[in-house]
Amino acid sequence: MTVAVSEQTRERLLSAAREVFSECGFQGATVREICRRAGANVAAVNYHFGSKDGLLAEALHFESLKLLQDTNASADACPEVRLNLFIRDFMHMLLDENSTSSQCKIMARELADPTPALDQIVREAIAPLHEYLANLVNEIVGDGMSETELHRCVHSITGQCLYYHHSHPVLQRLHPELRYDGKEIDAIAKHIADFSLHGLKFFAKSA
Amino acid sequence: MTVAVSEQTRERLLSAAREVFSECGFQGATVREICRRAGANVAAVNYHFGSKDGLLAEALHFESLKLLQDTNASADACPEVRLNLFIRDFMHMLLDENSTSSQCKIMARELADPTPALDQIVREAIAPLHEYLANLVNEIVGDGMSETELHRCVHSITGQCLYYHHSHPVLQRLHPELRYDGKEIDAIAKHIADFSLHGLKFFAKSA
Amino acid sequence: MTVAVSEQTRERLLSAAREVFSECGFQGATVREICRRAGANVAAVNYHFGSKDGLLAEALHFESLKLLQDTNASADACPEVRLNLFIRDFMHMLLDENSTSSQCKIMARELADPTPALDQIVREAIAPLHEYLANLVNEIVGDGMSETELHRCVHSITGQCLYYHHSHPVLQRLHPELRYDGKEIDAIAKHIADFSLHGLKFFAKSA
Amino acid sequence: MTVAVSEQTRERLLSAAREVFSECGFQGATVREICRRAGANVAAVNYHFGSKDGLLAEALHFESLKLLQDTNASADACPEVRLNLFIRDFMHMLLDENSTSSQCKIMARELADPTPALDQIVREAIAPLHEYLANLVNEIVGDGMSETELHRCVHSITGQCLYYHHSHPVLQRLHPELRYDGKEIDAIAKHIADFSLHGLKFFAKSA
DNA sequence: AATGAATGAGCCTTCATTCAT
DNA sequence: GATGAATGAAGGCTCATTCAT
Repeated sequence: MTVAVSEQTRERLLSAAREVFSECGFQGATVREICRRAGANVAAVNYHFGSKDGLLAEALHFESLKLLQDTNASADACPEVRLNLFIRDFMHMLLDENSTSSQCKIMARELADPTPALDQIVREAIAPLHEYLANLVNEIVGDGMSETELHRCVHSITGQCLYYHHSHPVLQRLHPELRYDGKEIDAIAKHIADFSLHGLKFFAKSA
Repeated sequence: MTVAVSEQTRERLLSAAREVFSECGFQGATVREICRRAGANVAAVNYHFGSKDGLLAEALHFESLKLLQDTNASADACPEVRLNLFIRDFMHMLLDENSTSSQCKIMARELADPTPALDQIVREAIAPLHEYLANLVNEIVGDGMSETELHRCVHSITGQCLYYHHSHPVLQRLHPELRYDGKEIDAIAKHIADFSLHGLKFFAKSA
Repeated sequence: MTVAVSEQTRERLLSAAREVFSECGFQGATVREICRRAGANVAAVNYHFGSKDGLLAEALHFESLKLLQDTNASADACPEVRLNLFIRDFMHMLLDENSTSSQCKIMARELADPTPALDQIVREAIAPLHEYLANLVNEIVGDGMSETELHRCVHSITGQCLYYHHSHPVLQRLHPELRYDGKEIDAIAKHIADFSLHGLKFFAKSA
Repeated sequence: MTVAVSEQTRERLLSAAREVFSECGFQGATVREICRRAGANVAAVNYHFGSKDGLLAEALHFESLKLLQDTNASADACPEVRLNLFIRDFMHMLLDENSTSSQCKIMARELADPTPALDQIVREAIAPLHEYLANLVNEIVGDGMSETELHRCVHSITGQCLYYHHSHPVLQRLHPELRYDGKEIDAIAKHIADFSLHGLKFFAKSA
């Protein structure tokens, strides 16, 4: 199964774009840097994607959220365990610097610094994630919850997770000893899961 | 009490800067736009603040965190109530569009997109806030908690709060009916407080 | 022998830069004026040379000092004759307005108003020139001279030559009838050579 | 004899201007820096002198060349001695960093980097100096010299002297051990005088 | 199909100058 | 009379984009 040379350049550009976008944000990223990393010409972005915006739209387009595939693997476990697993996977993708997948990082970036492609990414990536979590919370808490409260619970979980990612520069200054190695990430994930599961109990009781 | 002419321009510039910085981020904000809104010349920023960086530093410089003054007023209440009050005040400053003080908004911006002024803002604004919360959590949970766990609990609370601010554009798309009016903000604050107080119980129990 | 398109623009920019730099000095020269004369866009300088400084460095970079090649041609003549020839060639490059090479002019500019590129130009252009003259003087005077005196003699010669170039505006006002045509330049060169050869005699005698 | 406050400011401005102009050249000097050193308001220059050009014109206006007053004191010595003295005084004013008088320095600056005030400075400062030297040379050489040759001899002397001033940055790189202390300046002056007096002999003989 | 060269709008900043007091 | 505040033109530079090949 041969792949056209142009197809290879496209893929290298997309990969480089995801990298740079997740590092620098959309505004901070430059077409030149992306092309440099992709080993392509400066004009390549506009040639292949029409514009920087076009490249972003394409770079944000994920066939399916790898995160959900992973966690769906454990679909038969109880919801509490699945929440634990989800948070652990999410945090690893978010914080592990060696993580090859920049899907979650670029998604988190988009949250904090929206781009023209926000509609798309909400639709394709964030909404499914939110929905997955909402189902999980529903299973844990029981059906007696209002839609609004359900959403807020999901936000409470998501907010905790993203905080470690997007406030990393702040946390580094606040706690200079902090390092995001595998063990630390696991511990953080465990904390968030514990904190959240007990937080959810309040809503379960009140239902 | 007369105010020097230059003082007026300075203030207009600072106000416009906080507005634009919180809307567009530091990189996205342009000196021209800030001066336009302040009704001043392009050179005014450099005259009064030396540079765009200097303006940011000044714009981020808060005499004292108004937020903490407010909540300190209720120093004699029990810690649970004080956490409720703190979160409510924090969320109002963060979300209320009519809030004259954009302190928290620009601070949240800074979290997501660090600038050279980050050291200053962490020192002057975020660290005191974190410390205040840490003390509160400590009172609620009891002393049996490790420093690390204490910090993580604070992060869980802060993360939930900030999420509603910095992910506003996403939440709007996710839940188009969402409006941040006074009642909604109160409800969100209440949710975060309830969720967090129950989350904290896990750590109290384990202590 | 075809030349790349970009090579042409580069050369036009370098040529224009040498022109403007030698007319206005480094500070006085503007990138816009250089680009205007080169028929190029304002951004061309930064594209081809990275910065105004980079353009200067390139403009000052001489493959080899043409001046020394010329005078080396007469290597078998006696040192007095070679000094005459050197000064004549030097003065022509310095003063002849029709000289296509502005190497010496821009070099003389750099003397009077140093830029970050001064180190380079001293190394590449001035030091070899100084050394060439020092050898010549040594041959003329004999070996009995101290290094310091040798240098001073070279400076006496160089100083006389450069004076006519860099003080041209002054000399024009002092002697309005002065014109730097070929004959006048020859006469000046002859004067400097005569003056210097007799000046050197003092040091030969004292050796 | 009381002096108006405004007169004092004027003088401080002129003094600061001479300092800065001689250090940075006309283009490189900024009105702000001059006013800062003079302890005056930014607007003071324009208030007192109309413009930066006006300040320059005034700053270059010397009641009389102090240099010539000094050397005229020895009017009864033989011309060779007077040339020695003149060169020594000139070099000290040109090179001694502690010299309070910036007359010669600013004059040398003007040679290398002409300003709109060049006409004036040539008329008031350079022409008298040139004439003084021409008379001296005439006395030394005898009357048989053409005007043109006479001028060239003066240029040979002046050129040697100025070289050490305006090429200082180059000489420092060429001979890193070079320092312009009192002894060195005396030695340089002696060299130039010796070199020149012997150079002049050629023209005396040919007359 | 793909690239190196070139573009022009826009950025922050500096500066001599002017204005209102 | 003298100043701090304010101005606008111009500077070097960056960037996404387009053009000619």
